[in-house]
Amino acid sequence: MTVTSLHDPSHREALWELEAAFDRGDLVSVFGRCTVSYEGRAASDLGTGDRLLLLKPDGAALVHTDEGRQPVNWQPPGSEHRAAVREGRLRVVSTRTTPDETLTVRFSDVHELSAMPVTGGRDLAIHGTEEDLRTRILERPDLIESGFEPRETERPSSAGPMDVFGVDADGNPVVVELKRRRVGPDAVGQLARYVRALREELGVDEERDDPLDSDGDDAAADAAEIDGDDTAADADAIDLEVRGVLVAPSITDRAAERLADRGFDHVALEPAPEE
Amino acid sequence: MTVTSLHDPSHREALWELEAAFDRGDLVSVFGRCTVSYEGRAASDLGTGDRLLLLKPDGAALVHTDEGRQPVNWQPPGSEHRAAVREGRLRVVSTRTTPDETLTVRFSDVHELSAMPVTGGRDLAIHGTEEDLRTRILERPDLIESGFEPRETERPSSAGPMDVFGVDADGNPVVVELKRRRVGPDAVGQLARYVRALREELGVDEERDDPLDSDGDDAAADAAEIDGDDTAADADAIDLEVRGVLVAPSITDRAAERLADRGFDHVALEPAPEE
DNA sequence: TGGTTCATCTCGAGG
DNA sequence: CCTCGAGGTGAACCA
Repeated sequence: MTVTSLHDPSHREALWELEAAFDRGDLVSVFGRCTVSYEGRAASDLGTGDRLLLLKPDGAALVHTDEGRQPVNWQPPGSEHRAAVREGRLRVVSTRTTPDETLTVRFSDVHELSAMPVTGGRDLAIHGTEEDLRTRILERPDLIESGFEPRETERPSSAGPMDVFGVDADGNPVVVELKRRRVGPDAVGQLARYVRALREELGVDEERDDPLDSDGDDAAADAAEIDGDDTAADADAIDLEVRGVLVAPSITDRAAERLADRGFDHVALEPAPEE
Repeated sequence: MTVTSLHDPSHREALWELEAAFDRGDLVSVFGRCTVSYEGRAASDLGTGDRLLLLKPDGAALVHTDEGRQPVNWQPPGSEHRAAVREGRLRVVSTRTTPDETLTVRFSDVHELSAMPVTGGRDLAIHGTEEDLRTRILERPDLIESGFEPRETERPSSAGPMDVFGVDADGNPVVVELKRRRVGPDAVGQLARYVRALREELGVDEERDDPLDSDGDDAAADAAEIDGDDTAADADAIDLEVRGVLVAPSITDRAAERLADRGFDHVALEPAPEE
């Protein structure tokens, strides 16, 4: 474990160490007084100030100030770092293509430069994700509703893959959209696209009336069908209906409105059982 | 400008310097062998490895490996950092509330610890944003279409503020949604919500048929009206129609389909004139 | 490569 | 505080 660190190096010294560190594949941190400019998907300029520049061996570059989780400027992994001394300043340039982007950091003073060999240990085990939520539902489908049977996950459709596809107790197709946390109206739109795609695919025309303008009376009909015994299922067998279920811990008021408009249901569920 | 740097400090030395740096409001970087665990909105664990921990005076904490633009673990600004020596390890804990989240980094070895006073220079001037796109359109409304007149920006609606609201040459209300880069179907959904909200607000029932199911014949009618001379505008004056225009450099095929379904238009435009 | 969606998204504005 | 939408979103996955 060899950490190289230079205090107030000259630009020449800093340049040497930078290039040596690039060759070693070290993670480099440069702290100093600098300006930053970016040109690519957008363009930006940042005036003089003391900032920390991180240069990763995978090509990522991060400029951090004293505030914020996000770097004030950056370059994505896959970029190429180069350094030079120009006009009395240490210039670090990070470039990449597709899209063409360039980040330029010009140091008038380097206060400290460190090179660190960062090895392994990148395997992060994370829990409480949307995937956990899906697993939970597949193991206990009754959490959606009594009689629900999952049939497929990531089922393809013309609107993209739906999270969970299944059937309810009456045999109606059910599209389930999963969200690991509280959601807004966008999630309802997403669910609606899947339902719509499936209706088209199955040839369910929903008697041509507007699913957007439906006031929930379809949902009421569903409830009646579910509550009623299946002996009543005479002509309904052909006239099946595609239902939409949004699973999320909670939803915003606007999302609830849109859900009701579409005649969809909300099931309150967390990615993991509450402790 | 006083940068403090410790090479292979003892845990006690590191602890002292950490707390002094917290008091000074310095940006602290700790490079060493550690494990990381997080518990909050989700939960995660990261095994032993050499990583760089950044602790910002605003409460942000970042754990970086040798790869990726993103920190492998982090804590947002507003958190509180604390350090202690426990069980022969240097333990750094960063906590915050709403939501309750805790990041714990346990160092078995500290290879290097630096404390840096990062001052000012956070004002980033960025160009090529959606705001630039709006400015460009307000200065040259004909870029949308001939005869377009912007009336309001950020016009409120029940679906949220629409980017630009105006009228076309025939007096039809036009909702313009701006995107600074290539967009997918979600943007069409957003535009549709604004148009729908405006139709409801203006009492334009669109003869009760489904805007989702419209196959673009409305758009054809529009074109006829625009192309035709206005002498033909007899009964149309009362029956005005709310139009939707999506402004973006380009759109995906699926987005184009959804645009056509709704009878909306796409205008190809960049945030800034191409050089 | 592009298309689509998730994310401990982050961040800022507005009610 | 919540809600909403932008972002140089980033990152994963799949066709």
